Amino acid sequence: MKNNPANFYSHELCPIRGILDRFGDKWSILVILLLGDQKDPIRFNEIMATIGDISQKMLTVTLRSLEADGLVVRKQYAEIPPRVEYTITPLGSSLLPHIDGLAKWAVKNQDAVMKMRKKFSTKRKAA
Amino acid sequence: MKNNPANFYSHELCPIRGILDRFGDKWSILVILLLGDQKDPIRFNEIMATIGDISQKMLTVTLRSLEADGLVVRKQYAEIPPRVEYTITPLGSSLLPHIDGLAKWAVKNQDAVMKMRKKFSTKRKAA
DNA sequence: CAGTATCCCTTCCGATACTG
DNA sequence: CAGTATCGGAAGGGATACTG
Repeated sequence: MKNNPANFYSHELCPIRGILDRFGDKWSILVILLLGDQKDPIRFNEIMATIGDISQKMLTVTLRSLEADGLVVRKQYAEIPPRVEYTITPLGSSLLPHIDGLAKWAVKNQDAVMKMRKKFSTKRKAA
Repeated sequence: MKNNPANFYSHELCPIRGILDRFGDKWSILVILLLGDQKDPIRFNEIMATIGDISQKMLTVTLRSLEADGLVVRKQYAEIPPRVEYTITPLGSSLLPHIDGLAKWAVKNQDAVMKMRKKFSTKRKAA
């Protein structure tokens, strides 16, 4: 990201926003990480159960948007009861190391961040 | 992120959410990238001008939360008119490569994603 | 210059009920 | 089982006016 032309960040030029805004919701990153961890396709209800506190609605919405971006494949079987399986795509996998890096950073630095937050809030109260 | 104990993603255990939720807003990632690119401290209004379409309110809020997390330092000079300068911290810098990776991914794959989105939306209308 | 404070609209998202 | 539809509260965030 170094050495950009004059204003990389501006509204008109920024190539990042349209893509990354998509991950700025509550669940996308988590779902991608989870799908990236699977060696086999995983079913809708399995994902729900694994995350635990995601609503059916939000899981549907999240998976649809990931599917629309080409990060996830949805495969539906004509059975009764229905079975739907989700898999990460190569494009999704190529994203994985980066959010994995983010996640690892979060794990490694969570204590530091929490400490800073606490310190900051007490300092603010004093002022 | 491989080889986690049974349920890394669940509500109670996930160490990621409390940290990464913070970057799930509209501006944090962009501001960190921008600050990471500076070799000198940068002033409030410079940041505003560089981004272009961020409101004063949201820039303040964003910088405060980054400061609270220890990712950014705010230095205020007792002058009139006031001068306030922002710098990224070592902790913030340690995060930089990861969101830089994300940003680079976004740049590289934006065409692919856009194409997938278009394809998906037409396919959906057909159904 | 670098903020606060307020208003208000929009989007997010959970809860619930219903369906092929 | 894997959704869809609808409602309503909560949070996000822009516009504007004001201030040390």
